[in-house]
Amino acid sequence: MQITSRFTLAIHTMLCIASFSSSRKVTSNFIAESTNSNPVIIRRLIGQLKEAGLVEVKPGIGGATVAKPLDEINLKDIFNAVEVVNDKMFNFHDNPNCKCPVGKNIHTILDEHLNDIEEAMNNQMRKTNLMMLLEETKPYL
Amino acid sequence: MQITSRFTLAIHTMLCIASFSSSRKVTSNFIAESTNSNPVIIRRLIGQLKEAGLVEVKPGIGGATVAKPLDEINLKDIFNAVEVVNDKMFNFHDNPNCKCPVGKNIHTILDEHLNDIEEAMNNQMRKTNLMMLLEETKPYL
DNA sequence: CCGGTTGTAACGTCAATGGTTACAACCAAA
DNA sequence: TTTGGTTGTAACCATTGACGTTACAACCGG
Repeated sequence: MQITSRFTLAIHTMLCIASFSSSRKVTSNFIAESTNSNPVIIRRLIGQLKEAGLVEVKPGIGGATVAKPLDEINLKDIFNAVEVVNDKMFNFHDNPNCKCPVGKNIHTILDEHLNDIEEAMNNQMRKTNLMMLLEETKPYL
Repeated sequence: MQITSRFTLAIHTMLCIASFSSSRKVTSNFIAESTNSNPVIIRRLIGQLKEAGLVEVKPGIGGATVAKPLDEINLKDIFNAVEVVNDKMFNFHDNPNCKCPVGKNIHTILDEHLNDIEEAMNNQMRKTNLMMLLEETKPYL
């Protein structure tokens, strides 16, 4: 099991926009070069980030900017924007046998525990925001 | 992003073995029926659980049993056994541009935070063991 | 009007998952 | 010793999703 590279790619993208949008026009091409990716990939990604209200894009002229204060954008926001978690993160096998006492109740019993796991992950994600990451980048600039 | 159904399938399998192995022979066929899956899928799964030291299987005669006290097997143990997490859970995009200050340091900066997220998830998984799950099943038996 | 950019559709490739059939190896019981 | 039920695996196949690429209409400032 692996979580898509789209997540780290999106964080990287947000950091690029946050770092450079004040001094230059940040285009999908520019970000694609920094991330060693493809302009179209980045545009699709930015499309998702835009829809989540995290960035703003100028069509035509080009260039993206961050749409919120950096300390109000955390990793969970980015995760939500770009990773499609279809309802729940944990997948269930379909139609367990109702005649088996375990199969009959597995869903009821596990759901709570799986939610707890998901929630633990979410809480930890919320603890890191873009402001913090940018601060950590500064020593290297 | 979804975590494979193999995880919940493995938990279901472990619960079946724990519940029934004292009263009947628990074969891959039996579990496949309870989980609405396929005997071969179950055998491969049990192979992984066996390798992790969680179950024992009698070849030839057939039937699986739990290899450890139930309160010493937690969800993280099962997760480790069946979900192949290739090094880290979070995938990085390859070769970010070294000439970009963000691209150059993204890995260093993010790694710690991503590890924290993974660890939060792992810790929560360790809090639930098979004994607890089995207790929760009992009211329904 | 032109050049650079975004948004998106339409493909292609690749890997992983889940499923299935088939069969050798194994072992207990008849 | 044979038989029957079982495990362990190999060999496929179908489906899905991620990622990449080309192509092109729509957009907008100079």
